[in-house]
Amino acid sequence: MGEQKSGAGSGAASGPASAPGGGTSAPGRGAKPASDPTLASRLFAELRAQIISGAIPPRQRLRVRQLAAQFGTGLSPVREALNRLTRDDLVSHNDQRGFVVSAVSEQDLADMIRARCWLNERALRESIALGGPDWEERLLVAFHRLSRLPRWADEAEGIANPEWESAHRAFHRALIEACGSGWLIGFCEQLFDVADRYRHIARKAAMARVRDEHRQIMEAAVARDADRAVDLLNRHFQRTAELCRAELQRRAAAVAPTGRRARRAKAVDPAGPPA
Amino acid sequence: MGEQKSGAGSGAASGPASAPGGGTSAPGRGAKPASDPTLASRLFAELRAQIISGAIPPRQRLRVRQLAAQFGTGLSPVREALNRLTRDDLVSHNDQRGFVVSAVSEQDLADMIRARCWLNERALRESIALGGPDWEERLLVAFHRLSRLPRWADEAEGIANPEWESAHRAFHRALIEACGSGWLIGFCEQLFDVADRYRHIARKAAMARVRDEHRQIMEAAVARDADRAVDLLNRHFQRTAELCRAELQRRAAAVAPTGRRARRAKAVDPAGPPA
DNA sequence: GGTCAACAGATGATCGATCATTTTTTGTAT
DNA sequence: ATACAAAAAATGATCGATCATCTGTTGACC
Repeated sequence: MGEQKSGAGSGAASGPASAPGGGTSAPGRGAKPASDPTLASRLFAELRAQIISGAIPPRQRLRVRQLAAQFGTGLSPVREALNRLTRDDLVSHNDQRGFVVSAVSEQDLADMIRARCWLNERALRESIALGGPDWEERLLVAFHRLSRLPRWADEAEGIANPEWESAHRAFHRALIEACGSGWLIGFCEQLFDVADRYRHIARKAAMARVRDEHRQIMEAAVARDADRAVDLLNRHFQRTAELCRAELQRRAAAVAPTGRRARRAKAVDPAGPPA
Repeated sequence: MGEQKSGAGSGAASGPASAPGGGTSAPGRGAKPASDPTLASRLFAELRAQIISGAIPPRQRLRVRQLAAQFGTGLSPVREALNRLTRDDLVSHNDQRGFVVSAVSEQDLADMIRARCWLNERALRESIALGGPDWEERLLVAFHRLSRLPRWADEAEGIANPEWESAHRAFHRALIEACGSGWLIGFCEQLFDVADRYRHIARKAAMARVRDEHRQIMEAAVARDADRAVDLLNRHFQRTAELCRAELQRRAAAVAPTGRRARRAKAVDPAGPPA
């Protein structure tokens, strides 16, 4: 006896797929009959991807009827998918009050990152202690696959590259895979997903902020309000500089330790970019 | 902002409740209108309790129609409850193949216990480091409540005392509550539930084994098969003795360390009774 | 003006029927 | 007897209708 853990499936998000019309277009390859999974499972995967990617923002109410209409299905599969999503704390549910995309907060972020550090530390130490040559190889492969993929599908638009996301997950998993504890791995992956969501949301917010700044500057300029326009532009440059400064500090910190031994694991600043 | 974690509710299992007729019998106390929770939530709680207590054994298939009939409800609430149960890994699900109570295995037990030790260690250390006087007090209270409750509702029959179970959970939670990480606490509680299930299952199996041994001895005696009867009886005594021996060793070990310092946390034998 | 209550619309929860797939049974040929 | 295949039964998945509850609005009253 032994099989357990249906293993949340995770991995590759399907395409947009929102339009019900879909069907027979693009017969390109053999196009296996597909649709293996049940309708509820597809909805689950789709919603999960959208929530993690930030396409559906935190606090967003998930109305069953609306989603059913949007995906062109009945109510049951939606409800089922929603229920499954609560498993990973991506969605929360209140009796008689429906489903909501879980909120994010600075507090929760700090908590989550701390837990993530703890669990991954344990898992990584065990992995290093127990992992054999095969584990090393898998890790190298995972790293290689990750490093040759472009980070963004569209850098300017901040559209993530799904393949990179997938490889990123695979890399982190490969790190801890030899720890020998399915439970621990499961927890780590759950935290990975949540961290991923924060990452995407932050990115999204940053992009939106930049766009908004551009708009404000433009408006002030068109309105011939020189003072305001200049002020906004200056702030805009400042903010950009701050981002660069943070990055430079990071690089400097990476170079400096040449003198001393670079050991000393110590707790890393949890405020840093989750990666 | 901050509310998250719908918080699995856990706690007190309602009565058998299988009969739909139920209703107005035993108006004993005020009998508040109750039924606060949604139907699905009640099924969830009931099934969860039954699975953890071992009333529904591992590998048991959970057929939607059957459960619906048993509880006198429609299919939807059952399905919903089942889906929510997969959250805690108490139930697993395969597309088109329905729900099953998660299997148990020696391997999974070892894995789970190890993870449980790791996570609780971290949580406990943090709790001790961060917990204030209020935490201490709550812990003392939790311990006191637990220690004055009878372990069994019926020792001979091995029927657990629900209040004890509840206080037990509360005690373990109180221990780590001050660790400041909701995520970590959540994981620990999930593992608590799974460990609880193992505990109950083991107890149940032990009781069944004893009963079976009695029956076999009786049958051999009635059949006038002296050799077999005596052999069975001897083994029976041996087994009982082994249980006592294990207990005595535990007590001896607890007394011995008077000489040396009793520090040295070290890894505890995971095979011991999870408590 | 503000507060509360009745109302209406929206939304969640539940039901029973129906479709699709899996599992079991039954029958037949080797 | 065994193995395979078709048919039957069981079971999971999905649907749309319906009931219950919640939310926001309107309007009377203080």
